[in-house]
Amino acid sequence: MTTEPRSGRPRASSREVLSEAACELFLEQGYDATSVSDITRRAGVSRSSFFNYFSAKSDVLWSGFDEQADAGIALLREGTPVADALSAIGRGLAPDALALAITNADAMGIAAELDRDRAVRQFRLQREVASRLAHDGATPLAAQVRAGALSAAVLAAVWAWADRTAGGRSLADTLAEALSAV
Amino acid sequence: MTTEPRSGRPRASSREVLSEAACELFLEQGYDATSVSDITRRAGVSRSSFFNYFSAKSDVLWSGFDEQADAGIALLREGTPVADALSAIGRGLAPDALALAITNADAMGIAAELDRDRAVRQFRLQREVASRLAHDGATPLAAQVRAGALSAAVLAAVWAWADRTAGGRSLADTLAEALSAV
DNA sequence: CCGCCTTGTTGGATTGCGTCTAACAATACA
DNA sequence: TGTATTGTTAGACGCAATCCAACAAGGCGG
Repeated sequence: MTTEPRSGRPRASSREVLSEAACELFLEQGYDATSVSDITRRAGVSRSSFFNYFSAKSDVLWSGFDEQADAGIALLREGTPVADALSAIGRGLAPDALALAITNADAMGIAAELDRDRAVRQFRLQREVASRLAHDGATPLAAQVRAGALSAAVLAAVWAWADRTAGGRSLADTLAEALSAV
Repeated sequence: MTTEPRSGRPRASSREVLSEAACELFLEQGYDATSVSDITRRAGVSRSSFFNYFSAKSDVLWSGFDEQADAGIALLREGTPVADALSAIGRGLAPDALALAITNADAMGIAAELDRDRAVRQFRLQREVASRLAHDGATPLAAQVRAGALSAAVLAAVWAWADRTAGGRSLADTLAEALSAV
């Protein structure tokens, strides 16, 4: 996806490696008790490097989702129908650190943090969707409301999928159902 | 509202005083450039005291809204109809630090912070409303979606009201319109 | 083989939030 | 005049996040 550079020093780590190290530690010690230094120490890089990969400690769980959200938002801005763009977010999503954090939120002591970050992601989607709906002629207020429903549907579907206490339906199906509920 | 204690040292400040000091400084220097120490210095109390009044720097803008949200959530839990409980949030809201921050977001350099905090408040409402809707028999997914629309309506109405570039309609009217759009 | 460019890593310093604790101050009340 | 209660304060602490200058490691053209 992102173009590979032709020269320069090769990376000593990756988002995936750091993400896995972080998840292990979160399960062992909890989120709060795990410092960024802990994560980088286990991953074998320096603390400074962490912020070359993520912009914040909490982002370590969300980089997969954020990539898909970025793609979906790009589609939105290009004019793709709203429902299609939002479905695309779910299509590209794989079980990763986020899904693991959702199912093990209690063990990680991460519920509050997860709520906060989920809220931020949902609102980001809402803003983009509302902008699109308003551009398509909706009242500003109505656009916000409808966008609120749509973005809530996306995040709720992700949660239902990750935290599959009930039979493991696919994310695409769950997302389709959630969007159709709008 | 909250019962006054009969004994003990009287408070040396108040949320309002701190909130006003903070707003002044945010307008003068911007949000990021204003430290908690700056706020308490202007308000004439020590830095330690700040956290007796607010649990975080950003809460200095939201205490008015949070009070109303708490009241609305309490109504929700008591069984008040959802639309009534949400309308009540708007009924008790006065033009305060939050409204000022919304209209002067650029001058304060506070847009990102405001987005974050708005997202958190909206999601808190969404959770409570969804819980109520699910309790009333809705599918979990459908409850989340509808709650997403309703909570988005509340926050959108507050924004439209605070940022009254258009004719100054009352918050109650704006909120009623937003809720009816669901 | 040698400089050069580019990208990435590293350590160290800095700032400020948020937490905590122990000591102290001011009030009501018995 | 004590005593309980409530609030204030200074100080220290841990940690997230930013910034910077120095260094490392690759490709590439001479």
